[in-house]
Amino acid sequence: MFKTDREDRDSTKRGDATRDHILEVALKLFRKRGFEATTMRDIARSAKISLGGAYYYFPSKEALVFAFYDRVQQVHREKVEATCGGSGDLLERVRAALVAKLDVVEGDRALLGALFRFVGEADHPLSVFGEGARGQREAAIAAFARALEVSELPPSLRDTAARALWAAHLGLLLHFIHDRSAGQQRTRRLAARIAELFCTAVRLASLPGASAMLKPLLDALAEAELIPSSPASEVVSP
Amino acid sequence: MFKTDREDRDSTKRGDATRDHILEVALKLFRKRGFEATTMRDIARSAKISLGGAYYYFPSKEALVFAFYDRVQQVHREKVEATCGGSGDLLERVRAALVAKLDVVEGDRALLGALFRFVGEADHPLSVFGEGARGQREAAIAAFARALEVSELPPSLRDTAARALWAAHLGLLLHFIHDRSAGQQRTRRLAARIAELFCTAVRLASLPGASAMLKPLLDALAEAELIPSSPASEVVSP
DNA sequence: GTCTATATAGCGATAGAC
DNA sequence: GTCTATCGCTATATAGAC
Repeated sequence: MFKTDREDRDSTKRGDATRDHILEVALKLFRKRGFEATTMRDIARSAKISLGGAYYYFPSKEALVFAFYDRVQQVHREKVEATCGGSGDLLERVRAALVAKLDVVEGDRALLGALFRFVGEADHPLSVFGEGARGQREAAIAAFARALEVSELPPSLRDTAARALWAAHLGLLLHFIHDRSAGQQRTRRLAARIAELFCTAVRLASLPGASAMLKPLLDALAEAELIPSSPASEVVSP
Repeated sequence: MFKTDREDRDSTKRGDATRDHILEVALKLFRKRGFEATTMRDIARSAKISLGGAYYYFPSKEALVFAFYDRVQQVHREKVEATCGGSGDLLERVRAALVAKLDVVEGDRALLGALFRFVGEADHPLSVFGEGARGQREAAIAAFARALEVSELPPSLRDTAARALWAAHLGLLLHFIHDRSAGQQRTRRLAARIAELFCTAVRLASLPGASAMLKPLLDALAEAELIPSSPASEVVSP
């Protein structure tokens, strides 16, 4: 009993450590030589592990990037949590949430590209919009929902708003990747603008008087069912 | 002289025919088995050409998809031209332009995914946002600009508006790819909503009175310099 | 369960002969 | 312009050590 327990814990620990080690080494190589130029053989060699061993932990090269994004997500959530404790102002919180994401991935812009590789392939397990990435997606959305907790929006709209903000943040990341301005200042300014625009929309949506003008926007968001949290019930026709 | 000319013309014609034939065969295979599952060897075999021969005409598998999109673009432009002749109503024209794109790519949703494969890789020649795809990108934007010719926007804003509409249309295409509703009716309704939303924004932007509210939107668009038409002058810092 | 070692399939892409 | 031959790669499979 004791033995088994300890063995389990030890082996689990050892497994986790190896996994972490492979990820660490892979990220180092990705940063140094880029994602494309780094091969699984390079990673295995640098991590002093066999090729099969690397694939034992990460079924594909892109899976490493998604593991990296898990870390990004965690750090981002912590940053959002910190700023949300400090401010009750919606604009400030939204802006901080967006900028925080940029801060976290700064220096890994080349890696981000791999995150979007399967964005257009509906059934791929690593598609940002797909079923396989639901967990990560919902976690990322939840971070933005946290920032929206001080908004006057009704709960139903709040969820939609968080998803819209998440979608906008994807666009922001794409802009970040392609941004060649010094320090990506352009994207940072854009983040501030998006936050302002978003808050304007939220304010208008809260005011029943001006809601007529916002109707198309709300309809569009409802129509899109922006990345529904539960699997779609409808299926493609036979 | 005559001989050379004729030889040139013949070989060019033959070359074009071969190219067309390869593309035709490739699209047929892509539609039947999907982009991923279809190999360049399959394509070469089906087209009765060697593997190297296929690569002589198309430097990569994705290049075939971009050649396909060239056709899409051309048909789309014609459709937009046709509806623009018929209607002077902005909303109608924008809606028609968006829906026309969906109509053109309907049935090739699986192919569209490959179009987004390098969306996150800044320097890749086949990135939708990159330098290599500028020609195709500008052509696609021009089609939307055509629909906006009846708007009351000042010329500077009109270009920005066309680019914004193009960007929105990219999102629409992504939604289209992932849309599992019957006949992708959801995406079609979304297209209508986007058109309404867009026209509302245009109307507000034209009214100097309400422009204060639209300020963040305009600033955001200017800030993004949504896919500038000329190469960026700024370069990454050393 | 963790990991090595090795072999293999099949792929995208390229080089160089013709 | 077309071919054959080949490269290096991702990914899988297998058999076994610990």
